[in-house]
Amino acid sequence: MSVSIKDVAARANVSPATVSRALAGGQVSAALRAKVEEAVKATGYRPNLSARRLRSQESQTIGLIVADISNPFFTAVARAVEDEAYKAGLRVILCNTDENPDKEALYLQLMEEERVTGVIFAPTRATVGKLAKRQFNFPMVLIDRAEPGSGQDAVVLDNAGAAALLVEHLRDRGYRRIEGLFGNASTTGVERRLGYEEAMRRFGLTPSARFIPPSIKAAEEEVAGWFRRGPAPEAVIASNGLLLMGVVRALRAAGKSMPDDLAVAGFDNESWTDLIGPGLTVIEQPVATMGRTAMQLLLERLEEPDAPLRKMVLGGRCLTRGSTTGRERP
Amino acid sequence: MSVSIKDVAARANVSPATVSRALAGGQVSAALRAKVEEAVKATGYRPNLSARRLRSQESQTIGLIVADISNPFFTAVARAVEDEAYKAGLRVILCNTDENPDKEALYLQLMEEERVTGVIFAPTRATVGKLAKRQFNFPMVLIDRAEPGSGQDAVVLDNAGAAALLVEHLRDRGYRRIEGLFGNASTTGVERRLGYEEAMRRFGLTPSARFIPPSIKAAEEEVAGWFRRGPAPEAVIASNGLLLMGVVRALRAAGKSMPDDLAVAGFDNESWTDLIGPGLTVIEQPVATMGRTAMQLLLERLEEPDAPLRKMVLGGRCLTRGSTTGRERP
DNA sequence: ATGGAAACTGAAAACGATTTCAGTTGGCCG
DNA sequence: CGGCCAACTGAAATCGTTTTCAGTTTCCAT
Repeated sequence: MSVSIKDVAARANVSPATVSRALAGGQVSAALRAKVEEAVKATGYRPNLSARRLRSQESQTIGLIVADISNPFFTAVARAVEDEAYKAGLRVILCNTDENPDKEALYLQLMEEERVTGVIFAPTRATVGKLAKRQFNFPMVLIDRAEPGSGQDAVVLDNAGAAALLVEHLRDRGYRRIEGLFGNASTTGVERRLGYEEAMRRFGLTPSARFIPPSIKAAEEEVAGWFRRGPAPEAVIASNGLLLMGVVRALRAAGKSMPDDLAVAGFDNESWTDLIGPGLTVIEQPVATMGRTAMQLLLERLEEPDAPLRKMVLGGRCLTRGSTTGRERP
Repeated sequence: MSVSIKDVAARANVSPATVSRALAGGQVSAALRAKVEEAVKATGYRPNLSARRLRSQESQTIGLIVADISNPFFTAVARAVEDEAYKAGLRVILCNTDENPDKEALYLQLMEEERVTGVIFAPTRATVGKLAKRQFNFPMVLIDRAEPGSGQDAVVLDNAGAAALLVEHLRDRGYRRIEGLFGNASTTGVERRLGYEEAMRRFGLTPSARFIPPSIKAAEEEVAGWFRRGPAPEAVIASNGLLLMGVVRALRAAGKSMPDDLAVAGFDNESWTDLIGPGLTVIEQPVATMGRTAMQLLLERLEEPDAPLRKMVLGGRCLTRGSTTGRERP
C-alpha cells in the first residue's frame, strides 16, 4: 500500500539499510546519498513512525493530562508545553479528565500502552495520593497540583502565599468580612484555603471558607444565595478563574456592583478580568513559565532518572484593580 | 525490558497467538481466557500500541491542526473533537500553526508519517488553495475555513450570512457609518467581509472594511487610531473574538463607552462578552456542533472513501446585547 | 462407530523501520 | 607489491503485535 523503505531502496538500487543510514545522516558516500534522496522524492516516501518506534523503543511522545483544556489556565499551560515539546522533537497527546478519577486512570493506562517518553499531569485530589503507590513505565511531572508524598517531580504555584497576598491586600483596603470560595477537586483549592485561613487569623480576622465544585455555576449559585438570604460578606476571594467568573455573573444577575456591594478578588489573570467593570484584582500565575518548566523538568528527568525529586514552587503576582478599591470605614 | 505478549504467553503456557485472541475477544475457550487474564494481571502486561499499529496498519489516531488552541473558538472546537474522537476509540494529536504556512506544511507531513487515520484542519488562506493539488494518505475535513476548490469535506459557518445579520441589526438600530474589521489570515475573514459589504450595499450604505492581522493588538491599534485621528465610525463589526477584544481594549484605553461613543458587534460568543459593560452583541457560532460534525464527517468518509464531497454550512445566531442598543437619530 | 463440521490452538509470516555484524572495496604505507 | 586500516555497503535479526494457515480436538448426527 504505502511506500516503504524497501521501495526507496529498490528504486535507488541500494539496500534498505543504506537508505536508513542516508536519511539518518550516517556514514554514506555522497553519491549514494544523492541517489537515495532522489529516490525518496520520486517515490514520495514518508518514514513510518510506528515502525521506527517499535524498533527503536522510543516513542518521542509525551502525554499531557489536564482537567479541561477549555479552562484558560490549562490552555495557556498546554500551549507552552506543546511549544517546548515540539521544539524538542516530541509529540504531545492531550487528554481531558474533567476532574474524573476514572478518566485519569484510563488515560494513565493509555500512556503506558503508548509507551510515552513521559507525562505531564494535573491530577485531582483523589488521584494524587495514589500516585506514589503505583509504578509507571515513564517519568511524570505534576503540574499545578501536587502533594508532599506523591513521589513525582512537580511545578506548582505558591498557593498559600498567593492566597495570603489577596487577604493582605483586602485587609489593607479596609475589608474585614472576607469570604473564601475554593475548588474542591484539586490540591490547589486546599492549599489556597489554608493560606487564606492562616492569613486571616494572623490579622485577627475570622476565616469563613466554602469548598465547592470548580465550576462557574457552583460559584454563581453560592453568591446568589448570599444576596437572596443575606448577609453578604464585604469581600470574596475566588480560588480560580471559573469561580471568579461565577462570582461576577452572580453580581450582575443580582444587579450588584463592585466593589461597593462586594469586593472581588481571585486567581488567574484571564484576558477579560481587566475589562469587567472596574477591573478585577487577581493573582497572576506564571502560566507559560509553569508549562515550560514542567517540560524542562521532564527532559532533565529523562537524562538523569535517578536525580533527587524536585518540586518547583513559583510565586504569583497580585494585580490590584478596581474591584477592591477600598472601603470607607464606618 | 518491558513485558511483552510472549511473557504473558509463557506464564499462561499458551502461544502468543492465543493471548492476542483472548484479549481481542476472539474464539478462545473460557478456561484459557481466564488463564491469560490471570497472567496479564500477574505480569502487568500492557499492549504495545506501536507494534499493534505497525502490524494492523491502522493508527487509530487523528490529527487536529488549528491556528492556536489558546483562541477560545478553537479551544471549544478542539474539546468537542476530542470528546468524539475518544468516544470512537481514536487518539488526537493536536498541532498549533499560529497561522504560519510553514508550520502547516510541517504538521501535514508529520501526519503522513504518523499514518493518521484522518485529519481535521483549519488552514490559512495561503494553504487552503494548495490542498487540492496535493494527495494525502489520509482523508481530511476542513473546519471553520474552506474554499470552493479545496477538494475536501468541510464544516463551516455561514459567514456571509452571519455578517449580514450583524449589519442588518445595526442598521435597524439606526447606525449608518458601520466599519468592518476582518482578519486577513483565514477565508472566514474574506467571506465575512463579502457578506458585510453585500449587506451594506443592499441597505444603501457605504461599506468600509479593513483587513488586519487576527490579533488583539492589531485591532486595538486600528481603533485607537480612529479616536486619535478621527473621525470614528458610529459602529464597528469585528470578525472574530480576538479583534473584538482588541476593540473593547481600545475603547477602554481611550475612555470611550459603548454604545454611545461606538457601537460594537462581533463574532464569537466568548464567556466574557456578556459581562463587558452593557454586554456585547455577537454572533454565536455553534462551536461544539462544528467539532462534532467534523468528526462525524471524517468517520463517514472513512467508511465510504468514494462518497461525494460534502460541505456542511451551519448558521450563526445573533445575540443582541447592550453594545448596540440603538442611536437617537439627529 | 464414523464422518464431518465446528471449535479451538499454535507455528510462522507478516508490518517497516534500525542496527549489528560481516563482508567488500579502496587507499596508503612500508 | 603486500598488508592493513578505514570507509562503505548489504544481509539478516530484531522490535511486539496480529493474522493466516494448518492442525488438533470435540461434538453431534447418522
